[in-house]
Amino acid sequence: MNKSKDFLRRIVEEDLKTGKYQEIVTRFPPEPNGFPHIGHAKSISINFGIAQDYNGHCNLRMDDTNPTTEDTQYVEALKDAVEWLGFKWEGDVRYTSDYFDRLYSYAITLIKMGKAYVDSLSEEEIREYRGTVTQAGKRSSYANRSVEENLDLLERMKNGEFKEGEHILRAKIDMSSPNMKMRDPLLYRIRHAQHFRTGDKWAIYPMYDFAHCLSDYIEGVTHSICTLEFENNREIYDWVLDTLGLEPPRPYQHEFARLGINYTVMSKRKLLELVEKKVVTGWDDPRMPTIAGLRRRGYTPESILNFCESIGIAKANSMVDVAQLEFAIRDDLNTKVPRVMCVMHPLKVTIENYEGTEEIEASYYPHDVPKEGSRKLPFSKEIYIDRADFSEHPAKGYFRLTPDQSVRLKYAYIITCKEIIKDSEGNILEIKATYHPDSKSGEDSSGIKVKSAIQWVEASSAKKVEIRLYDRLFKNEAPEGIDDINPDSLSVITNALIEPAVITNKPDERFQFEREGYFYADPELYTDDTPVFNKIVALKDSWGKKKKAPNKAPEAKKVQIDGEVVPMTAEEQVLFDTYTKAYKLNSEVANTLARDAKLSSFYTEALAAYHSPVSIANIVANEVARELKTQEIDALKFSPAQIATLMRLVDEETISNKIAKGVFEQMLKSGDDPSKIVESQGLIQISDPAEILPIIDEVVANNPDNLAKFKAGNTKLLGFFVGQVLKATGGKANPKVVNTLVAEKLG
RNA sequence: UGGGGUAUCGCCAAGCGGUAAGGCAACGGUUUUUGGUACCGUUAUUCGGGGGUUCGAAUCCCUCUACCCCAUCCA
Repeated sequence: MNKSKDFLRRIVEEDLKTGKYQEIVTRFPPEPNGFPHIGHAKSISINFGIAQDYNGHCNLRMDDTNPTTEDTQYVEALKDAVEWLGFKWEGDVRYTSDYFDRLYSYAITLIKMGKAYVDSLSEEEIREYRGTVTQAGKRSSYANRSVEENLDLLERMKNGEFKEGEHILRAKIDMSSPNMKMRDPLLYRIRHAQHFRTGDKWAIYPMYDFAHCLSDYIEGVTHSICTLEFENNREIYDWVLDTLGLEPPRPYQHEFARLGINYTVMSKRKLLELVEKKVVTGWDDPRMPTIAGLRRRGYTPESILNFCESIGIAKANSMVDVAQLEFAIRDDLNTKVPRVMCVMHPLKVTIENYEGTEEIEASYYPHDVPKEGSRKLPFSKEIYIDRADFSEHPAKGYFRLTPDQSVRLKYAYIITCKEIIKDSEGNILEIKATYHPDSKSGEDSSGIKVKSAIQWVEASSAKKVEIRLYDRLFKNEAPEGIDDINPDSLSVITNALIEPAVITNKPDERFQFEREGYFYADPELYTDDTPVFNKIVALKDSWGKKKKAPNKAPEAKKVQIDGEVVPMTAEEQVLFDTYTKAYKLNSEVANTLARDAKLSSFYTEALAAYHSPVSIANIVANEVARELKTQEIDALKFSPAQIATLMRLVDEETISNKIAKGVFEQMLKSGDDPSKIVESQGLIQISDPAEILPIIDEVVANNPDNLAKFKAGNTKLLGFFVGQVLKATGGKANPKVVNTLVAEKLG
């Protein structure tokens, strides 16, 4: 039961283990400028979930730094969503605007450090000066203003002495940074707007990159978890916190992939468009992927949380299949919800040989749901069944009522069709049937076998209900916008019939309508006089699926075209030639070495200490190359000469290649001499079969299952046995010898 | 185009040099008074492509390709 942890939890565990933090603090930091959707639910589930798992806590913070877009109605929606999902935030709801004073004083500190300045370029100029992704930007001449002038200007900006756009506070970082975000990012802009909390107290508002990291810090957040598009912002996040030299511990940012679900849209802009153009009835339209929509549709908090858990957390952009969400709600409701009978498309059935009335006891739950509860179903000679449950000319495999096939009315009797009443156009109006008195559910002695039991309602007692059937909002898997809307995403059935107990007893708000799906009494529209139910999700329907022709077009495998490789320079070519000709390196290794100045110089030095061109080339082009990717030669703890020594040990077969890699790992950290490591840890390899054989016997004896599999032809398992033997010897056994020995033993 | 990311089954996703987890979907079957549920089984000789290192590579190295993000005084 070793459930694998996601990468965030792994980071958290590591940080706890190393003592980086004593307690984990996360936060869910939405901007209150729209309704939360299921993507927010993922973020909520991650942030609150991690805090919960590691006995920390999670704050709810409104990132309210842009007064022109934000509003208190959204903070209510956000709070509501978190609570509905069942989480409790630590203390009060936080607001970035609570920190405006402190943020302002941090800005002053930055100015005093010479790390921030007031720029007075126009918006267009700022854009121009920023350069492009391929060209460096240039710094504004205002960057030379004195500390005093900057301080004065900022103060006056704050006091509202300037118009919007006249001045702006920027960090002084690097106008030629390859990361566009680092080209003197904007810290504060002038905004003469009413803030929904601070009113007109402020004329300047901090930007995200300045406010977010500091708000995290102020709250003592340890893990600042956000989505992938903020990866480029991480550098500023660190810059602000480091430059200010704040007292540790400080938070670190980690990014995960935002949630995408097919057949819907998730961006605030597109969602807003749906609402504004009245494609949907509002933010809580049951077809919307908003929390409010899902909730109104009938989704439970548990189902959404389960869904979030099931999709995992990773860094690959992905598009989750709606089927996975649908599974989550079915799975949740299956064990919770009463089963009742509702006839969507009523077809009258008159049971000619039945007289009088009776009440039939029926359990709300099937045998496999361990819940108690039942109701009485009225029964008489006039009932309704669903039109789909009768077929005059049935397709093959049809289990329901036909002129030749009897069917059971669930909980009640078996009926047989006697006559079909049609109108002049041939539409079926009514079925005349007979019932089998000795076939009553639970006391059936008729001996009649039927293929299915269908739902029904008694005519005089049934209640008329409105049913709203929802389908996916968009017809495309990856919709662009309103053009892709599914015109049939909503269909309303106004005269469905439901058994009376649902309305009069109200056993629940969510039901399974037998053989149809899960339904929810609409919290806005439902009244006892005009009941309205939303279809949450259909039951799985293997009959409906079977009827549809399978349409599968096999996809052609994509052909991959190789791009062109940059040619070598003259010097590189010379190196390459000596490597391949004089040293007899294979061209791939030679290529790697020749093209990288750091590697070739390292290689040359190592070679001077011990001339074994091929083996040294291999370790330099592989293992050493990995280290040199992230650091310079000078920063390395090991020397070329030590690498040479290491390879001498391998060449002389004192140690195996496998051990060499282990030794190398240690050299990385300690800088110790390889021969010293080998000696002190007794890593000299074991090549004597007499020593190895008993271990092989033991491993084979301990793994009878795998031995059987191997004998059955699973030759991959050879590697398994070799691995086990190596493990048993602490990696010291000579793998080549082990390989041949194991092969002999098993072969 | 410079930088930052990501590629494992139809869709998610584990895996971190030694037997390619799991879930959804799909497909068979058993049980069933829901064509539901539950249960059992099938579904990756292969990890974006190509090379290399290694006894052994999804995992390390090189290289190519595809996709996402960054040039809002949004977050």
